Amino acid sequence: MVKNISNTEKLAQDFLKEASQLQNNIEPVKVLKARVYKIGNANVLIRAASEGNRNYFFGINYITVEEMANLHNPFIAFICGSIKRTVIIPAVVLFDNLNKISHDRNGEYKINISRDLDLILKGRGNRLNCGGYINNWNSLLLDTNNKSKVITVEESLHSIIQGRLLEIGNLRGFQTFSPDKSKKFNKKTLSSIATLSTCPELQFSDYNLLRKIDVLWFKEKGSHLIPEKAFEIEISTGTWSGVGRLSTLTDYSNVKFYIISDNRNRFNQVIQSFPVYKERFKHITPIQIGDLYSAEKSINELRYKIGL
DNA sequence: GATGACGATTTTCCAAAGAG
DNA sequence: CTCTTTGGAAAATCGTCATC
Repeated sequence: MVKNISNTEKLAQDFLKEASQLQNNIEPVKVLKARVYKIGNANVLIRAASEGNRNYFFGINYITVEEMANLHNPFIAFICGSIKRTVIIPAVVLFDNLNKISHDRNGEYKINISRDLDLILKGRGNRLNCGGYINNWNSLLLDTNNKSKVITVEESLHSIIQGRLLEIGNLRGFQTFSPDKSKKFNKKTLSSIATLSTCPELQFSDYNLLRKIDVLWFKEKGSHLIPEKAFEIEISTGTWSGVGRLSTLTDYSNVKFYIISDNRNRFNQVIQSFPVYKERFKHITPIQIGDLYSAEKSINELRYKIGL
């Protein structure tokens, strides 16, 4: 049986072959849904468009671009018909130009690259000059973020989910808190996204545990802050140390505990050790958080646009 | 066999050029 | 000057493949 390989899939394979000439440390990034590879210290999303008598077209979701832009040393490789015509653009550059690119109501951005390999932006004749990014293979080898410690995709995804949960909470009118103040999401620190700079002390919970919970939502009641939702994020390789922290909120019976994890089996396993509170835990996947974040943001935008 | 990611095509929109 | 044509850009919709 010969497996039928699509043209674009073949181009993506060509890309990996070419990349392996440069750098033999290549592996797929599994925790993300998109086709992302770790090439040396760079994280690269590979997309391909087949040759035709027109612009090169790529559909790409907002969530995907945002996730890429928040990784360590991220790039997006747009293969335009041939491996010799590849635009290797820093993900952050694309992310910063997203507001000049149209999208559908599902948040899917329409990436058009012209025949002379410039990124087409909104407005007549408006282009982002990509001359410097064409076949820019060497940029994958340079670690622009020249710090000794490399942030893993898992760590980045943890911060991304924290940032998204904080923003969703803010949009819904909650007071929000996260202990990881210096971590970043979309270039902003988590502490600047959260509305609370210090974790409120609660009468019936252990403050040392409470203030370490990944994300907390509170409701204002008079001068008091009432806990509403508590989130712990456990990406595959994590140690699941956070789950126990949530039980410090046991006495607040209205608070629901959410575990964001891509491993439902592990969740079921771990949760067995908390038989009494089992029904207070809910499992949510990182992809669901992305969908929710995207939807809440777009309805907020729509409300603003319509003025209702 | 339902769903979502990835690509591609079709339709709509709009402003500049052309005709009268 | 006004109405029509037209080509390219933007928006909307469609198709397919992999995955669960």
